Amino acid sequence: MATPKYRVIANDLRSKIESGELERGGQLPTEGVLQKKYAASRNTVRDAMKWLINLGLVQTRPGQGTFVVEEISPFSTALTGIPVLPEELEAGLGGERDAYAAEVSAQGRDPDQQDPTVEIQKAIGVAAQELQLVGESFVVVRHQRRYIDGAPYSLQTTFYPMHLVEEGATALIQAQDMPSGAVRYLEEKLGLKQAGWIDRITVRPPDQNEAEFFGLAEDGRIAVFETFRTGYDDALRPLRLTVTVYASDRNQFIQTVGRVPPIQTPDPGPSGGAG
Amino acid sequence: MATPKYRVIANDLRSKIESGELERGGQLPTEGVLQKKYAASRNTVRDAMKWLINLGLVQTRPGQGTFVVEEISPFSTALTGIPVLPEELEAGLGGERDAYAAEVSAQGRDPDQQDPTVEIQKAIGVAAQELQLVGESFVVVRHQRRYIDGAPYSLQTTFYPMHLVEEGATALIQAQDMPSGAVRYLEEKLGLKQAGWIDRITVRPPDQNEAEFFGLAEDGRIAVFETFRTGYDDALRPLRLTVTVYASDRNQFIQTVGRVPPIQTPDPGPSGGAG
DNA sequence: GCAAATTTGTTCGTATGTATT
DNA sequence: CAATACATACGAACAAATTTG
Repeated sequence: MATPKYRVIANDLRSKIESGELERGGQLPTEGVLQKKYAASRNTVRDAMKWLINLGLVQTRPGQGTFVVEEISPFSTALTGIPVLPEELEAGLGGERDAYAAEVSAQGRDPDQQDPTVEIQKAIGVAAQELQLVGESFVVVRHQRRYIDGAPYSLQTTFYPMHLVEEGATALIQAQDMPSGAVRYLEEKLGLKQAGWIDRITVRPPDQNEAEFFGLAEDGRIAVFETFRTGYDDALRPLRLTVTVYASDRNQFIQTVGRVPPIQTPDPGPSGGAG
Repeated sequence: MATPKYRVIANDLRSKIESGELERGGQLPTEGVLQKKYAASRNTVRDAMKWLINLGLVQTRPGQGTFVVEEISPFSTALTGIPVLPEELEAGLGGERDAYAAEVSAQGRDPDQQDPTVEIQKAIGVAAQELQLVGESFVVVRHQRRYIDGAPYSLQTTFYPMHLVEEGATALIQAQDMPSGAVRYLEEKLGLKQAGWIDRITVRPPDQNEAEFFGLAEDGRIAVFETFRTGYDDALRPLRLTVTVYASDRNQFIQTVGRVPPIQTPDPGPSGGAG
């Protein structure tokens, strides 16, 4: 058998979905109907369904049926202020707190975040690496859950070297929102200005916490964005590491360089094909 | 039954993988062994395996067995030159051709790309939208496949408004590499300087072409990054749209703002948890 | 509100095909 | 060639979720 039967069925349905013969949000024939149509057993039809589910083309609802997935209008997150000007850099831009609320509001949505949880941990993994901590070092870890219009938006974790607290930035270990942003606080308190930062964007499957928070299918089908932002002071010493996780099916990142027209919330649509 | 048996099996194996009891690259017990161990039928054991495959934790090799997946060291692609300085913007930076070769070489790897294929198409979808073309407009479409160390790296498609060709930029419709970059060519030929651009980064399942090119599993388990870069001239008119697709399991994006230390190829490692 | 019908989810058994050792 | 291990395919039964009557 050249191509397995379940793949033949899946490919046939796939082309009907992509051609529009089966509408977005529309229902597929039930398993029973497909069995007769393709002269296949129920298990084989179900294997075809699983394939389409993995491709992100359909979803099943027990007791109801199988449906073509609807398009999600993604939320746009700016990697940098729009646009990045030297004056802004001078001002020590790069705090996520203000940027978040401003950006969400600008897109006509309602930002919300809970009070952070704060822990002190031994520095390990990326935190130790990015903050250049060696030996027995400790970090202040601030977690925060963010919502937009009441729906989960991001999980953010920021790591600060513990020595910042010892040097006087004691608010870092208090489980309270920092309305003006931690970056600004560090500048006011310790005179540490964030001179720049490095962003790293990756994609990976969600862990169980993340799947639950974002309401993603537990099977890890939908990946999450993970961004790492390491901020540096004037002496190019790392100030903080912020790790933010977003669901990849409803978010996109925007960034501008130089002079550009005003940004309008974009509609993804068909790409026209890079293949 | 609270949790299905296949999920119980999968969760048990998952914890053994995440705890390190089962090593990276190591082999899992065969289906037959797992049947006896969990007192389950072969199909149920296989359902557990499918779950772990979807989570990206294991892979199966017919005739050999099931193995814990190995970590992939990601390649880093810079969204912007490092760092972005006003002088660079003045120079009309933003051509992908030079940036690609320079960046790959900088990471000690060998860049390679084939001659582009060139088509002329009616402007539809994102191309029409981003290039602000209305009615019956046409675009020059240049496809390019890029490789690093011989391995597939990216699929790039750039759309130029057809009127640029009519105004004299005839090299755009020739299926040849443009060593100095199309952006520079447009400046030399038509005096059109790219004053800035907007990047948009999204993630989605691969289509069949992409899965084949990147050697991804056909089941769409591994997503692809899709970046949209729209370049604008001095008058803020769109010059071009470049759509680039990368495999998400072996690539990450880096971007710097302000003053930062020299970038070293980062090792992702465990995040320390944003959950 | 309840019962029946419909639809997908889980589990077992079995047989045969294909890839690798 | 034989043994091993995963892949495909069929049939059957019961469970769980949802809609319908």
